[in-house]
Order: sequence, then structure tokens, then C-alpha cells
Amino acid sequence: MDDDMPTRAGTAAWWLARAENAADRPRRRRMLSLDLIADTALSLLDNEGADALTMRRLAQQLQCSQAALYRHVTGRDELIVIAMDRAVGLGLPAPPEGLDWRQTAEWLAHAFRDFLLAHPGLVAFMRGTERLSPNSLIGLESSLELFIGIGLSVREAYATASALATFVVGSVQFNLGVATADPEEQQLRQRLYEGLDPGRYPVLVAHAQELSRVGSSDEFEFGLAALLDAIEARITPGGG
Amino acid sequence: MDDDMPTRAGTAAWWLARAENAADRPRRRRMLSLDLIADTALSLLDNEGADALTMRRLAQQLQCSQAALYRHVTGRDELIVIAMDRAVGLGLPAPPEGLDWRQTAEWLAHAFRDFLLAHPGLVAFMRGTERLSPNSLIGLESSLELFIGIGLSVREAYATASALATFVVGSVQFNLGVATADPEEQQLRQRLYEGLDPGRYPVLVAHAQELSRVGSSDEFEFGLAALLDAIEARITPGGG
DNA sequence: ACCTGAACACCGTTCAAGT
DNA sequence: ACCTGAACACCGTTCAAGT
Repeated sequence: MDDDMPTRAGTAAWWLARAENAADRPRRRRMLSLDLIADTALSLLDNEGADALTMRRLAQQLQCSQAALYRHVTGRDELIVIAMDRAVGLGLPAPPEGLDWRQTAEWLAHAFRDFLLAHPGLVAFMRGTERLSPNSLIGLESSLELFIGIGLSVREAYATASALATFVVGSVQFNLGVATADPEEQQLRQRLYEGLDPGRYPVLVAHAQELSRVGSSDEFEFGLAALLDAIEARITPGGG
Repeated sequence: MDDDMPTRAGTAAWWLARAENAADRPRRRRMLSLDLIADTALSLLDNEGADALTMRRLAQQLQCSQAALYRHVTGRDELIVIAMDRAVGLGLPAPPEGLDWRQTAEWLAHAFRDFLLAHPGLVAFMRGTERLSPNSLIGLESSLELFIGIGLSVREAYATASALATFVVGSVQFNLGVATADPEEQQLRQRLYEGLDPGRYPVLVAHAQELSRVGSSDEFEFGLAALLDAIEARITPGGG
């Protein structure tokens, strides 16, 4: 019906259309390719930050005209979705053998978090539009196998995998501009808490120093352990 | 030392400077005020989406010049942080009386999530820069009181409150472009799963229909329950 | 058939010039 | 003392014109 209406990048319809058109996509003999563009976008993000990901700079980096990019990509949004799929592939390596389900989930969560922390330019662009991308689906598939394998229903397994992914990405995103580990930042935070009205913020004022020292890893480890505990409770008879 | 270097909006140093300068901020007798600007920004976000939040459109909406905005705000980033603080204030109403700690936390999490879902234009701008804002600190203070009140340490209480906030915001953000409840979207997702290579994606192919029906609320409710269970385990002797 | 220069319609931010 | 028009240096995207 509306097949010729432009579809927002990242939607199911968009991924479907991509899969169906994979065959007759232009086989380039030139240097410029979608893969090269996506890789260049990622390195631009790493080297110069999120603001540097513009079509102009990308073209400059690739030594082509801006317009040439539009032969491989319908626009900036699509480019971002494709670049994020690549990033997911890089951030989700295969876990080591011989771990039990909990260790596996924990290992993957830490691996992806560490990857995002090492590439802070990426994380601003993770908005769920990459959830249906090939590499995300590989991650989803193995998570589902893992959780169905220990006895969760398909629905539970999906909700579980999804909540874990949400939490890992969300906790990095939500701490992007905070620098909780920097001692100077901590001291400023302490001063901020101490200077509050003790009538309205009694706890923050009373525990200013201790609170200013809690970092984003504390938050992450608590949340991750909580989610894993909940899975464990769900597969233990009498639990939950 | 570097007090006259411009500080990034949302950092502790920035909020500190704001608090200290509160006294001698210009008392405007004109219509234009920071509050009005922030409110207009929020309504622009609601009515026209995230892309519409530009200094130009804001000035147009307020019937002033673009340059006039810069008398109240150092730039767009600062405006966004301030607007997000307003949003947090609107999204975190006081919970009803008579609830126990778990019901309270649950109520607040749902209230904030519902608020974000009702204002999808906002959530893209929540990146943690508003974590130290006045209204966020009000929420933090009351969460800390809640969790310290049931026996958690200060550190645990902070990590708990933080993880909950992260998960609520993250789960909305991570599902922004997904529309999991739309039947048409679900059907497209099912087709996408079904069309995958059964060798590489056996679970996704086998359970395509069921998986395509799981929505973002399933994910949210699982995660929220998990976090609350973990708190409960931590305060129950012998738990955790 | 393929690529590009140049344009279009936007941005955020600044500042000389007005009143 | 306060405000603004107009500019500056950028954007994403398009398309007539080149080879």
C-alpha cells in the first residue's frame, strides 16, 4: 500500500525492506561502500565525539562529496542506525566457554558496558532504533536461548533479555555527563549537597560526603545483581 | 582557579555556580523570564517534537529575538538542562499517603514512566545532566529517606534510587522508536523474525509470533519487580 | 552511469548598531 | 541599559550540470 512512502530508519518495516532488497543493492566496485562509511562514522565518533558525526565531516574524512554519501544511505538517520548495528556487533563478543547462565549474562553485561564506556561517543545514539538490527538480533537470539534454556517462558525470556539490555545501555547513558569517579567532581558534588537547605534536603546535607562518593558502578552492580537475582528466583521452585 | 572558564551545563560546578549567583541574577520586569522560556521549551517539545526545540523557534514562539534568549541562558545546552529540571518536577508528584515503601517506590516509578510516555519529546534530552538539578534532588532526597528508612545503608540507598531512576528513564528511551503495542508494527516484526535464517536464529524464527507480541511494558514490569525484589531481599534478615 | 559543485533552507551564537 | 538585525560559521539534503 504505502510501500513507496519513506520509512523511518530502524522500524520493523525498514529492516524488512532492507532484507528484501539485499540482493539488488548496488555492487560497488568503487572504494566507497556502506561498510566503509559506517566504520568511518564510528571512528569519527570515537576520535572527535558525538557532535562530529556530520555528513560533511564524514565526506571529508572519506574524501568524497557529501552527495556521494546519499548513494549508500538515504540520510543521516539511516547512517546512524547502521553504524549502531556495527557497534553492537563490536560490543557483544562471544562469551567464554564453561560459564553457567548467570556468569554468562553477567559477563555479557559487563562486556557491553565496558565497550560503551570506552566509546562514549556512541552511546548517545543508542535509542532503541538498533534493536531490530542484525547484530542486536544475534544478541537477542543467544540471550533467548540462554534464558529459555534455564526454564523461562518465551515471553519471560524476552522481557528479561530486554530489561537487561535496557539497563546496561541506560546506566551508561544516564551517567554520561556525570564523571562520578573524578575526585574533583566528587568534591564539587559534596559542596553542592552541603550547601542545600537542610530543612528540605536533610539526608543529602547530612550525608553529603558519603553520597558524593558513590559512583555509577555501584549503581550498575546493584541493578545488574538485582535483575540476575530475579531471574534466579523465577527458575527456583518456590521462588518469586 | 578556572572560575571564569565556561562550565558545561549540568555538572556539579555548574549547579554550584548557579546556586551562588541566585541572588544577583537579573530581576526582570519584562515578560521574558527563565521560567517562561523553560515552559515554552517544554510545550514546544510536546507540540512539535524533539527536533522543534531550536533557539529560533523558541524566540518566534515567545515573540522576541533569538539574541534575547541569550540574556537568560548561556546557550542551548543550558536551556535544555533547565527545561529538563522543570520536567522532572512535573513528572514526580508526591505519592499518596498510606503506602508502604514498596508501593511508594512502585507508584513513583509508574508515575514517572507514564509522564515520560505522555511526553515523548522530552525523553531524548534526559541524559543524566539533570541529575543534580533541584527537582531531581528533591526526588533523590525522598528516595533516600524511603530506603534508609527501611534499613539500607546510605550507599546502598543511593545505588538503589539511582538504579531505579536509570531503569525508568532508560526503558522509555530504549523503546522510543519501537511502538511495541501497535498491531501493524507487531505484524511487521513477526515477518522480520520469520524471514531470518533459521540456522542462525532458531529461537527467533520458531517463536516469531509470540516474540513480536511482547511489549515494552512487559520488559518494564519485569525489571521494576526485579529491582524491588532485590531491595526487599536486602532488608530481610538472611536475604541477599 | 556515475559523481559533484553549488544551492536551499535551516541551525547556534555573536556583536555592532540602534533606541 | 536594554534589545535586535544582520552576520558568521556551520548543518542535512537536493539536483542541475558535468564527465
